[in-house]
Amino acid sequence: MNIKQDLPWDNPRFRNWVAVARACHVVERSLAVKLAPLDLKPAQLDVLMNLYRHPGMSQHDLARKLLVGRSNITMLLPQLETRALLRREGDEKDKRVLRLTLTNEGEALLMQALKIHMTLIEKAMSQSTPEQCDLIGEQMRKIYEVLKDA
Amino acid sequence: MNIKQDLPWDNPRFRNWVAVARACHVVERSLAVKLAPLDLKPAQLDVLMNLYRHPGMSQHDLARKLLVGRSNITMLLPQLETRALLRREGDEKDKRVLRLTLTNEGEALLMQALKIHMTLIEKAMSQSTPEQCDLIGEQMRKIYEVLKDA
DNA sequence: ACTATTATGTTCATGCTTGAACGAATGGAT
DNA sequence: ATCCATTCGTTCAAGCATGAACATAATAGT
Repeated sequence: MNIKQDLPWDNPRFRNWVAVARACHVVERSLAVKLAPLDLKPAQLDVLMNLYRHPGMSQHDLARKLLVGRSNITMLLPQLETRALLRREGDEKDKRVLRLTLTNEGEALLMQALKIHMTLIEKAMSQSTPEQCDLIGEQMRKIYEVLKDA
Repeated sequence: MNIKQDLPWDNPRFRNWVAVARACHVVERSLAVKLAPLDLKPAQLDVLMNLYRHPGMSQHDLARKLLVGRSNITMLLPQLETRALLRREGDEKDKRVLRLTLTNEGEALLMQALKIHMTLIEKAMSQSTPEQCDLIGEQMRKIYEVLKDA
């Protein structure tokens, strides 16, 4: 079984995955550019989005949602906190955890950023019919489930 | 037009794109873990793959293929060159460009890495039928085309 | 031939992400 | 009650990627 007999670039699954990765790359890059006027990075937007949907989250939960390490959150939050976009308040019951909530300013900035983000995603995903789009999402969720702890 | 009336997480396109991004994230992470025994990073594997397919590439061409900056290539190559995985030779015609080629060692390591990479991608993409897989690739290539210079 | 513009690769400072090591707080076992 | 293990957040050093500024080489215009 010589791998050269079945090189990856001849394999449809491989070629198609490469396309997925490249699409992700350009979307991420484009988002960063379009978010720059708000002085917001994609990672920071992810934080705001999650806090909007789950007010009172702990940093640990936030890290798991974003698929990053806890230390990353620690480094990320002060920038947003000093800009008064979110609050960090110690939990009364468990003095280890910090509860995170958006401020009004944070929510307002989030809404601006979401318009930008939505416009970009619309541009990308409107290439597909709703049925195709749902199929893509479904398959990607399967991939995530299969690999999330691998 | 209040954005709150149509928040992203209620939008199928948005939710499905988030699934794509998360799938990319876990695949990339899993690949990094599985390549660690070869002392190879995903970015380095990308370099080897491209040099295998396009021997004699310049650093500029390589950067464009990988969607990264030229300086990134400059920082990336010495690690691989000192490991004797590739050669950098000045072009005779144009003394600015450096031509890149894999060594036999580089090719051998690439083959090992490709086995690992292929196994991972198979695991991910075998969640879909060949037709679904091709559809995904096709849509993702459209996205890339639409956004590549945006 | 001479100048201006463009192209290639490098250097450097910056910022992001990670993982290991740590301190503090909690909970469970005996 | 007292350990022991676990959890949460922080700190720190290391590795990467980026973009601006630079040096050198090639090319185009005159």
